[in-house]
Amino acid sequence: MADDAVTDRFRAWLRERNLPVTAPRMAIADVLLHAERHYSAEEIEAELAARGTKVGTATVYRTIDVLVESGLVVERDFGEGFRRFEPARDIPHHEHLLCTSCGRVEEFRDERLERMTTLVAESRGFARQRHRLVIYGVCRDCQRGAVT
Amino acid sequence: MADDAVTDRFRAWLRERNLPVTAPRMAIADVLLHAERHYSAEEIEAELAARGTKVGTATVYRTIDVLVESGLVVERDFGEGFRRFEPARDIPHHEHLLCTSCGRVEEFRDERLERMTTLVAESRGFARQRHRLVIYGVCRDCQRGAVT
DNA sequence: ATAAATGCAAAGGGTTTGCAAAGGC
DNA sequence: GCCTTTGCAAACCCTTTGCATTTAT
Repeated sequence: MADDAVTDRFRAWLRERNLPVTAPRMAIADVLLHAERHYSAEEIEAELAARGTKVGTATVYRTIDVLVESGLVVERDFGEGFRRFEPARDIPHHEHLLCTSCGRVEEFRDERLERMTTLVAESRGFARQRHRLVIYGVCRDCQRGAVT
Repeated sequence: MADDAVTDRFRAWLRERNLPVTAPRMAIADVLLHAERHYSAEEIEAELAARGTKVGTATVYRTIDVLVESGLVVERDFGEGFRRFEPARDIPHHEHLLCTSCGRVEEFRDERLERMTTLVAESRGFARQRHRLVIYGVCRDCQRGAVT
């Protein structure tokens, strides 16, 4: 299951650079590139362990670095004290909505935000590189008193 | 220099709760409540050391907690791997512009953002609590090739 | 006198690094 | 075979905690 379109792109990226295509690397890529949610490094390791593939923590972090460098994965920081990662989809940029009760993360886009941040940066003499917006709130389910 | 309007408010807050007004506490409050920039815990400790007042790291963190609890200081997370703190001014809410080259932080307000984030949250069924926007870029000085 | 704060050092969580062994090309 | 990656453990950074001692009230 580690040889479809997405993982192939990673394999190709490695090959182009004459970097070894190893089993741990592809296993990590398989998890992360197909992720439907935002994984932490620890969760990736746990997911692999659950699949019977044990990889060292250092390798997980080092492979994430490679994946980020390849542009196939992007890093997120929701202020939880650790980082999360998600596959870089075709969405040019999106913001996050985080439930402070259950931790669920939803995504949304807003074109205006892109323009606004560029304008604000320019008005201050900054060359804008990127921005990060996280809205914290309580999701519908948690408002109903469910979930932890 | 630790007995002006701001530090007095902290002193009063402590007294109301029968909490000891100690020298280390007031020294930390003096630095943080008059800060013109966003201090990290380490920087506060260094600033105090530079003033000849040595306080333990744990005390810095514990006092910051108290200051945050008092509402006189607010915590910021710019994704640097550590937290920064600033005095809670009268500004209801403001966003941050961070220079990725020299680390300088500028602030700005944008009323629209408040409304926008509320609308987005509601449209997803979230009860909005707060939001955090950081724009990353390179400041004018750093664009000129100066600074590190 | 009493309750709380201090300092130190040790522990903690997330992440990185050094190095010998393993593995891709 | 050469060069990179791996795994492990130790180191790292920021932050918290345990505990005996000092301090404010």
